[in-house]
Amino acid sequence: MGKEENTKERILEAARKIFHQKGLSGARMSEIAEAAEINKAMLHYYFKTKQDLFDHVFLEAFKQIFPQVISIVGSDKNLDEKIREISSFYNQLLTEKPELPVFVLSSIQENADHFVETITQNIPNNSMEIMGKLMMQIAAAHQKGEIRAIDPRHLIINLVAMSIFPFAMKPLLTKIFGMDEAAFQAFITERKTAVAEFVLNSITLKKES
Amino acid sequence: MGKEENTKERILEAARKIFHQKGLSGARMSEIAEAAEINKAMLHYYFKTKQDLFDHVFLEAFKQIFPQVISIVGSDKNLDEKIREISSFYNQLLTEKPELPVFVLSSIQENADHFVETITQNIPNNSMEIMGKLMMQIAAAHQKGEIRAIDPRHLIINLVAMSIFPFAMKPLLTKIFGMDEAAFQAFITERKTAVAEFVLNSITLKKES
DNA sequence: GTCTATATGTTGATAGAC
DNA sequence: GTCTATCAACATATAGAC
Repeated sequence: MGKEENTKERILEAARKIFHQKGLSGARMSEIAEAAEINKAMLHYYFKTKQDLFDHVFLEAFKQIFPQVISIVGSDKNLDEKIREISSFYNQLLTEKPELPVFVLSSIQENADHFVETITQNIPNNSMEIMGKLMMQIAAAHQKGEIRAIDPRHLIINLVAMSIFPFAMKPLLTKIFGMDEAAFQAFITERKTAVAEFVLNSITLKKES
Repeated sequence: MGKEENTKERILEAARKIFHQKGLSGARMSEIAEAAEINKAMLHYYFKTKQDLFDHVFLEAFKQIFPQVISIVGSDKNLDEKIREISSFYNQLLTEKPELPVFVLSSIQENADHFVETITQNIPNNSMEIMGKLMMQIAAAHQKGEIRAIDPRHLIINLVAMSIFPFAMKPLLTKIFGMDEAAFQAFITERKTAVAEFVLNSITLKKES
C-alpha cells in the first residue's frame, strides 16, 4: 500500500466538513477536492459518485448520534445514571461537532425515501424490546414511590431534545441571548448537569424533609 | 390588477412546499414552476432571482417559529400560563407544518453569514429586556416558595426543545418506536399537555399533603 | 402578465496519458 | 494512484414576441 489510506481519509475529512455544513445538494465536488488538496478525478476514483461519498458521510454521522442512546438505555444502569449519561454523552459529542444534528435531520428531510432504508438497517433491531425494558424499570421505580409514572417515550424524547437542541440552535441562541462564543460554551457546560437535574426534578417524587 | 395576486400566491405556495423540504440548493426553479403550474420565466418576473424567492420563504418561516415565543414570554401572564401556551403554540403550528424547524435551522447552518443579518433584523430588539423580566418573575415565584431557582435561559430552551424536537425527528421516531402516522399523531397530541406538565413538575416545589 | 426560445455558466463525471 | 482535459447535462436567468 502507498498513500491510498492517507488520501481516502483526507477526502473523507474534507467531505465531512463540507457536507455537514451544506448538505448533499449544497456541496460541490470541486470544493471538496480543493479542501482535500487533490483534484476532482481523485474523488471519483475513491468514491464512484457524489451520492456514494455522501452516503458514507451520512451513515458515519448517523451512527454517532442515535444508536448510542439506545445502547445506554438498554444498559443495566439505574435510571439516574442513564439520564446523566445520555445528557453527558451528547454534551461531549456536540461540543466538538455542533452541526451534526441539523446535518442528519435535514438530510433525512431532503430525501426521506432514500435514508429511511439506511436508517432501518442501522437501528438496533431490539430497540422495541429496550423500550419495553425501560418501561418496566420506570414502573418498578414508580411502584417503590421513587418517581412518578411517565411514558418512557416522552422521557427519552424530552431528554434527547434538551440535550441536542441547543446545538442545533447555536447561531440563533447567541443572537437572541446576546452571547459570544465563550458565553455559549459556558452555557453549554452548565447544561451538562442542568439538563439531567431538570429531568430528575421532574420525575422524582420528593419526600418531606 | 388581474390575476397577479393569484399567480404570486401560487408561486409562493409552490416555493414553500419545495424549499421547506429540499432547502435552497436542493430545490430547482423548474420544479417550483411546474408545481405552480406556470413556466420558469414567470418566476423571474415576480422574483428577480432564486435567492430572492428563497429569502421571502425563509423569512416567512422564521417569523412563524421564533418571535412568537418571545412575545408569549414577554406577556403579562403568570408562569404556568406562559409554559402551557408555548407548548400548545408549537404543537398546533408544527402539527400542520412539521418540516418548519429543520428547514429554518438547516438554512441558517448552510449560510450563516447571509441569514444572521436577516435574523438580527427580525428578532424583537427588546428580547434581552424580556429575558430580564422573566428572570424577575422566576425570582419572585422562587421567593414565595412556589418554584425552585432556575436560569430563565435554560427554562425556555428546555421548553422549546421539547416542543419542537419531536417534529424534527418525526421520520426517525416513527422508525425507532415503530409508529405509523396515526400513532405519531396520537403521541403528539399527548405531548401538548405532557410537555407543559413535565416542565411544571420540574420547577414546582411540592408542598406536603 | 404570460409565453417560447435561448444565452451563459456550472456541475458531476469520464477518458486517457503518465 | 494521480493528473489534465473535456464532455454532456442541467440550472439560472434573460430576450423578445404576444
